[in-house]
Amino acid sequence: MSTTQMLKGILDGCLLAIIKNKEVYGYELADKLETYGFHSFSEGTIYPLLLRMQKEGLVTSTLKKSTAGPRRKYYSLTPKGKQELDIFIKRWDDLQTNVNNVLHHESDTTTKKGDETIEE
Amino acid sequence: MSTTQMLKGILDGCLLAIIKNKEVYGYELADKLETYGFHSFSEGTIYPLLLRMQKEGLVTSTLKKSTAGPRRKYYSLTPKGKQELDIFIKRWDDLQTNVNNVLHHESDTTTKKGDETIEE
DNA sequence: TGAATTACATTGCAATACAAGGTATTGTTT
DNA sequence: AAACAATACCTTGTATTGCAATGTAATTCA
Repeated sequence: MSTTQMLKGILDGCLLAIIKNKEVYGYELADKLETYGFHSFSEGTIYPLLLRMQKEGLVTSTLKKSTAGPRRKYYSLTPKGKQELDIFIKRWDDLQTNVNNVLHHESDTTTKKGDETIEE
Repeated sequence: MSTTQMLKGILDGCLLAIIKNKEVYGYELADKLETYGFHSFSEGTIYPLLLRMQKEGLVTSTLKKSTAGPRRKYYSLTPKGKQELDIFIKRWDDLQTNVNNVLHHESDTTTKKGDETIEE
C-alpha cells in the first residue's frame, strides 16, 4: 500500500483538468501539481503520460520558444479530452462516494447473507 | 484511464475497513463491496490481496466450518492492520483533498515563474 | 570554454486489478 | 451411489502505470 499506487489512473484526470484551465507545458506541471498539494512528480511520470494522452487524441501540443532554455511543448485539450475529463470526474465522484461509504462503514449491515441460501 | 486503475492501492484499505468492522471471509467480501457501491470484484483480485495482507501481518485468519460448502477462512485485523488502516485513511483524505483541489481548480493562476513566452 | 538551469524523452522495474482456470467440500437431484 | 450445483478458496499470466535513472538539447552566465 503506497501513495504511488493510489495515484494510478487518477493522475491523468488531474492533468486533463489542469490543461483545460490553461495551456501548460510539461515541465510546468510538476510545479503546478505541487501547489495543489501533491508531492512533486517525476518527469518520468509526466512526460510518458502526456505522450500517451496525445496519442489517444486527448490533447494537442505546440512548441514555443522560451526566453531561457529549450523550446516548451504546450498542451491543450481536444474536445475528446474534455469528454474524457467529464467521464473521469464522474468516475472519481463515484469512487469517492463508495470509498467513503466503506471507511465510515454506514454500519446498517442490512446484508442478507444467510448461510442456507438456496437459490434456483 | 479506467475504473480498475483508479482502484489501485485503494482496495486494500477498503478491505481493512470492512474487516475491522466484523470478521468476514473472502468470498463474502465481493458481495459486501457491492453493497457499498463497487462493482463486484473478481476473486482473482480479492484472494491474492488477502494473502498478501496476511503475509504482511495486517490480518489473521481462522478456518470455520460452513453449513453449506467448504470451510470459510475468516479474517480479522491485527493491531498492525489497524495502524495501516489509519495510515490509509489519512492518505486517502489527502488524496481526496488534492484531487478535488485540482478538479475545482480553486486556484489563483499566479504564474510564479514570471517569464514571457515568445511565439515562434 | 565549462557549468548551471531549463525542458523534453526513453528504458526498465515494481505494484496490482483481474480474467481464466483449477481444487475441494457440502447438499440436492437422479 | 453417481452426478450435478453451489459454495469457497487458490494460482498463473497479462496489462497498466507511476517512477527512478539516464540521456539529450537549448539557453544563460561566469
